[in-house]
Amino acid sequence: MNDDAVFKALADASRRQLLDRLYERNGLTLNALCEDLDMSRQAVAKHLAILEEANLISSEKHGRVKLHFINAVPINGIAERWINKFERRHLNALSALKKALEDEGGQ
Amino acid sequence: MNDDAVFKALADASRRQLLDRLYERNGLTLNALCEDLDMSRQAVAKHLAILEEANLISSEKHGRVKLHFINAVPINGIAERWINKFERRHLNALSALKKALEDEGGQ
DNA sequence: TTGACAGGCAACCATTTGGTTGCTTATAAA
DNA sequence: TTTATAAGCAACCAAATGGTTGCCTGTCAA
Repeated sequence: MNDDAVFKALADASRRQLLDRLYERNGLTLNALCEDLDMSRQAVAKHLAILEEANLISSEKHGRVKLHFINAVPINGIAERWINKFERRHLNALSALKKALEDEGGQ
Repeated sequence: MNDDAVFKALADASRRQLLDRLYERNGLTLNALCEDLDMSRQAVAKHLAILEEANLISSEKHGRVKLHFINAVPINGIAERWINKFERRHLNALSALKKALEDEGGQ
């Protein structure tokens, strides 16, 4: 729940791109994430480490491959605690609705 | 509307703190923003320049003082375009409600 | 009109960041 | 049991970042 790490992790376009890739297809390997990324594998690995440190992704090792999964919790946390602040007028109604949707929809 | 500039601007804790100060009291001068910030005036000025570059604040010069105003638009833009992506399940309902509230409440 | 005060400009500095290359380790397949 | 493949480790590098100090400019008030 370290806001600073999350903001710093999101500050880099390459890392946001990695998140995008994982968003559209979750559970990719390091090598898969490298494809057409115009960056060395090691550079990507570093970015992934930063994202994982910020808890924006998690990973599982299966044999010699490592799968990467996006984690929406910190990003939603920031949206909740920080960004929505700037639309306080709507916050109450919005979070009430969200809660209702979550309660109703499960997860 | 440059996402990258906004993310980069938000990546620094001092800058987020400055936005916090402007959020709780808008229209502060540079010197006012410096108070108990344990940083030189010039450092603060640089941060403000970065925030202004990212369109997160605007400023007006009145005589020899310069007033700084927070601008929620880019932050809401990011929340809309990027962050809500990670809660797509709710997006439709949420944005519909937002729109309704805005139409109803005026700006 | 002359201080005092708000802010701007520019040079400089240490550290962090984003990237590289080269080599090693571990697992899967021939 | 080799060999190829996925990933990790470490050293290194240039550029960006966050900060400093010193001095300049412009405006208000005594």
